[in-house]
Amino acid sequence: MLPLWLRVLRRCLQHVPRRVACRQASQGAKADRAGWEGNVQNIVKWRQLEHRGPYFTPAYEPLPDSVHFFYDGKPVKLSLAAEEVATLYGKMLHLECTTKEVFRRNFFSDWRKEMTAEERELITRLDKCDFAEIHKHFVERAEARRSLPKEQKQKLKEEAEKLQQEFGYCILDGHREKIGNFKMEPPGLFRGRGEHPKMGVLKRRVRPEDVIINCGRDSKIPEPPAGHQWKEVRSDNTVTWLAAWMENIQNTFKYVMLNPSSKLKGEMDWHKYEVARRLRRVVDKIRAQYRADWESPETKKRQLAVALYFIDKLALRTGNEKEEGETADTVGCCSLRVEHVRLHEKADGQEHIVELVFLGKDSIRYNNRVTVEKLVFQNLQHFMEDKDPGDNLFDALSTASLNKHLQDSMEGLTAKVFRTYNASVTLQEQLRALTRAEDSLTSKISAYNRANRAVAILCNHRRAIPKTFEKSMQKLQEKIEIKEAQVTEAQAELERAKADLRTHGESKSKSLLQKQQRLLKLEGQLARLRAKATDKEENKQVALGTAKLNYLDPRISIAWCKRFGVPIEKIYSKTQRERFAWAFDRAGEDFEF
DNA sequence: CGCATCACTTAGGAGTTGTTAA
DNA sequence: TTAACAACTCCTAAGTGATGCG
Repeated sequence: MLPLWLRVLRRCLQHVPRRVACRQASQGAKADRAGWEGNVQNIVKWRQLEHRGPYFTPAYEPLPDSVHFFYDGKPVKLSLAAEEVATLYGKMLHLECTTKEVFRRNFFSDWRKEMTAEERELITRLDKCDFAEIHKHFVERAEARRSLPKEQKQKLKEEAEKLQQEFGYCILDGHREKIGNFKMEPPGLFRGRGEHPKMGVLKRRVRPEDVIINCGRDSKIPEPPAGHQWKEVRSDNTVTWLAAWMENIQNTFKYVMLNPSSKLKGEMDWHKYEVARRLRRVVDKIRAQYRADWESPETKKRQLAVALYFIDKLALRTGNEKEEGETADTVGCCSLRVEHVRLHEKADGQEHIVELVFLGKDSIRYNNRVTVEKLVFQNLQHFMEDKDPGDNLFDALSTASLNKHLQDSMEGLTAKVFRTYNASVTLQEQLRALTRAEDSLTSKISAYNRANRAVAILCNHRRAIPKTFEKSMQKLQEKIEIKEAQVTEAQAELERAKADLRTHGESKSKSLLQKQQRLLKLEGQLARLRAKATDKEENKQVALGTAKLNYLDPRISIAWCKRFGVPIEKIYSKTQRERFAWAFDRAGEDFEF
C-alpha cells in the first residue's frame, strides 16, 4: 500500500489534467503538438476512463468419462483440481517443452500440490503417467470445432463478437477505444523461452480478488463476476492500464491495456518516432564524442564509449541486469560477458575483427563478426584482460549511467532510441536505393520487403525455420522447373510460327501474336516464381514483422507508397493500418524521417 | 548509490483464417 | 471441393527505463 501522503498527492494530481487540457486547447496547433510531446511521459494520461473490467476464463470443464488418465498402466480417476492441471499438461504433449527435464520437474512438483493426499501417495513418478487419451481428446475437440457446419461456425463467431463488444471496448476521454487484452490469461503451464528455469511451473487461475481495477472516479465501477469482489478499485490517471494483477511465476504485474489502434497508444507511438527523429540532429555529434572517448584516460568513459558504439553500429539492446536463476541466461550490450566476445587481430584478410556470440532477448542467438576501428579493438583487449570468461566485459558500466550520459546529449534520449533511429534510417535509405519508379508493382513490393529485411537483419529479428520449409521450397523449385520448360516450349513454338510465316505468308499471323503473348505471360510467371523463391530463401530465418511493427516509422512507408503509387494494403494489413492510423495524415509523399 | 518496483514496449511462436492451386 | 500453405492474429513472455526506497 502506498503511504498516505503519496496517495493524497496522486489524488491532487488527478485534478491537474483539466487545467493542462485547457492550456493546450487555448494555444494554437503548434503549441498543441509541442504540448503533447512534452506530455507523453508526463503525469496525466486520461480524464475519463470507463470499462467493463476483464473477461474471466470460464470455470474448468471436467473431462468426459470416456477419457482416461493412466498411472502405471491403470486408469485413475483424478480429483477435479488434479485433473485440471493434468489436462494442461496433456494439451501440450505435442510440444517440445514437455520433453525437457526442467519443464517436467517443475510441472510434476506443482501438479502434486494440487493432488489429494491419496493421489499424491499413488502418483509419484511422471514417467509412469499416461496423458495420451487426454491429449487425443483435445486434438479431436479442436478438429471437431474446425469441421463444424457453417452456421455453427457463424454462431461461434457471433458469440466472440458479442464478447468483444461487451468487454473489448472502453470509453477513454469520450472516445470508444478497443482494449488490447480484455480476456484474462487462462491457467496454464509456464512456457519460458530458451532454458528458462521456471518452465512448466503452474500458472494459476486469476480470480477477481487478485485484480486491481483502474477507472475514472466519475465513471461506473465495473461489476465483478457474481459472488466475487475486486482486490481494489482505484482511479489513477497517471497510468494507462485498466486492470492489473500479480502473476505467480515471477511475481510481477500484468496489465490490461489499450489496443495499439487507440488514440492514446498512437500518440505514444508517434512520440517515440519523434524522439528518434530528434536523434538525427545530434547523432553526428554523439558519434564524434564516443570516438574521441575511446582515448579517454578513464576506463569507465572508454567502456561507455565502446558500449555506445556497439549499440549504435550493431543495434544491440541495452542489456539491463537480470535476476540470476530466475530467468534464462540472456544478455544485451551492458551485460555482455568476456565469454561472449572473441577478438581476431586478423581474419579473412581483414584486421581487427570482433566476434560476438550470445543469447539475446527471447534467447535468440546473436552471432556476428565485424571489423572495428583499431582503438575499439585495443579497448576490448584491455577490458578483457585478467578476467574470467564469466566476468562482465563492461564492468565499470551500468545501463543507468549509460542512459544518464545520453540524457545529457539530448532530452529523452536513451539507448533504445538508437535501435529505432537506425532501423528507420536504414529503411528510408534502402527504399531510396532499391525502388525505381518504372518498376512493376511486384518488384516495388519486393524492394520494400528487401528494405524491411535489411532492418530485421540489423536488429537480429529471427524466427525458427518453418517446419515445412524444405518441403515447400522443393515444391516451389519443381514449379519453377516446369515453368522453365513451358517457357522453352513456348519459345520454340514461336520460332516455328515465325518460320511458318516466312514460308506460308500471312495466313497464321494471328496465332503468331497469340504465341508471343503466351511467351510473355509465361516469362512473367517464371520471373515471379523465381523472385518468390529468392524471397523465401532469404526470409527463412528472418522475422520481418517485429521491425515493421515496432521500429519502422510508418510515415516512411506511407510516404513511399504515395510516391510510388503502391496501395497501402500491399504493405500493411488491416490491423497494421489501424495501429498506424495516427501516421496517415502526418505523412505526405515527401515525408523525410 | 544500488536495488526493487512498476509501467510500458518489444518479441517470437502457436493457432486461426484466408487464399490458392490441384 | 479440398488440402496445402501463407498470412495474419492472438497470446503472453521478456525486454527497457523511470521512479521509489532504504
